[in-house]
Amino acid sequence: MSRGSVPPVGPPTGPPGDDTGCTVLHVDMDAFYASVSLLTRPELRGLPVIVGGGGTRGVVLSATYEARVHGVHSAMPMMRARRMCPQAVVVAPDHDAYARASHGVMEVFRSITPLVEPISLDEAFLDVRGAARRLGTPQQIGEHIRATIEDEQGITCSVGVASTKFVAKLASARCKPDGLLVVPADDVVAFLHPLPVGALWGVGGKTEDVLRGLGLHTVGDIAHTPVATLERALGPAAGKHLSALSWGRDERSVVPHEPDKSIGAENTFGTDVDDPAVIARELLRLSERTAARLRASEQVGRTVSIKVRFADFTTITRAKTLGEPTDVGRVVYDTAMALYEALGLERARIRLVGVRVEGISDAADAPHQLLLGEKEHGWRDAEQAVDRAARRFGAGVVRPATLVDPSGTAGNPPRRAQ
DNA sequence: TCTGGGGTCCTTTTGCCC
DNA sequence: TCTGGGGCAAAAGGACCC
Repeated sequence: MSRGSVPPVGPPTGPPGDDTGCTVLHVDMDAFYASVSLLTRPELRGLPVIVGGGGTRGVVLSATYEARVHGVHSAMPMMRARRMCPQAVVVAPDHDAYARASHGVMEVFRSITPLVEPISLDEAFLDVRGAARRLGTPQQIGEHIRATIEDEQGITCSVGVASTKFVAKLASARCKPDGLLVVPADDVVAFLHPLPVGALWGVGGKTEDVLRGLGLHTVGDIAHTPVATLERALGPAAGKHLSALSWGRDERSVVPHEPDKSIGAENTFGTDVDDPAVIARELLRLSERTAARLRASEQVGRTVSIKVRFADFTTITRAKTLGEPTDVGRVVYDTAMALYEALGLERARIRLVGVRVEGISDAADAPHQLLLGEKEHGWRDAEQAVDRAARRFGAGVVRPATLVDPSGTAGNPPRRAQ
């Protein structure tokens, strides 16, 4: 834990190690997917375990710390991970279990404060400003959360406590696994400046290269570089942003739920595909899935976009904005198909296709000028009937005929109705 | 070493209207 | 009528995050 020897700028001054004004918590589960998977496989505790897709083209979703010491990390291609750590046990992901565990931890957060901003299944920001009277200092609240989650969910987490989101996030990363770190307001600059530039949120591999080209290696280096230089190298938005972050300035507040901006689905084929019929069938499946999710969330979208990734990994997108927003799978599919056909690809080898709907709004306040007898109306009714059947009998019981595979072998990946 | 799937945000280009 | 340019929205690409 870091300690602040100088009183903070704000109101009441506390003792050293002071969390006064540090009302933002970032809570991050340790090796979440792996930890949850171990709950049902306790015999694997203490062993290197990798969670990842079974296919030939998967990546590592998560790995236990025993596997990480061998260099395995998430997003690494499975093939490579297995080579690095052949003794590791590979387990398939169990998304239902992750969703349940996630729900459990989010409930713990919401019992502390309504100001919870989930970032993903396994991490969230909390603004605990209003919880002090009831639950104590931010640090005490953090320890309470850690104990509760370990107790109720059987997994550990790390908590960063700071005055801004971004410093809280770096703090939780710094004390991982199973730790808690307070960065007092007065210590922020000293905490940040020795860190490598890649630690900053928004600095990935490419930006790191650019910064290295400028001779900038640490956050302190960025802080002492004129904003104009950063803007020239990285663009105005990123330049200003990084400069602010390097001094610990981060105005973003904790916001409970941001509405979705887009909803989509994509699939990487087990092996590259050049058969237009297979592509079309996949676009249909992805369109149906996307539209079903729109309907389930009572939303509609105005723009349909497709993504095509070729065998050499180059990727293109094409988009079309509709006259009025939709949640109808058939409309999404027809648009996606038209976009695909307009590419004029002649048996190109394709690795991935995706469908996405953007410009999302609530179905309730969408302009809805369905005329009687309009073709779309029929599709919408049919799809809503399918939704009802799916709710009663399970997803996949009713599907377009072209997606029903009599042999159970075609399709990519094969999915059986039943 | 051969790269998932879900997203967000930013930048640049393009087409349109006035 | 031609041209320039501002303003805008859509499209396309790319970087990044978990």
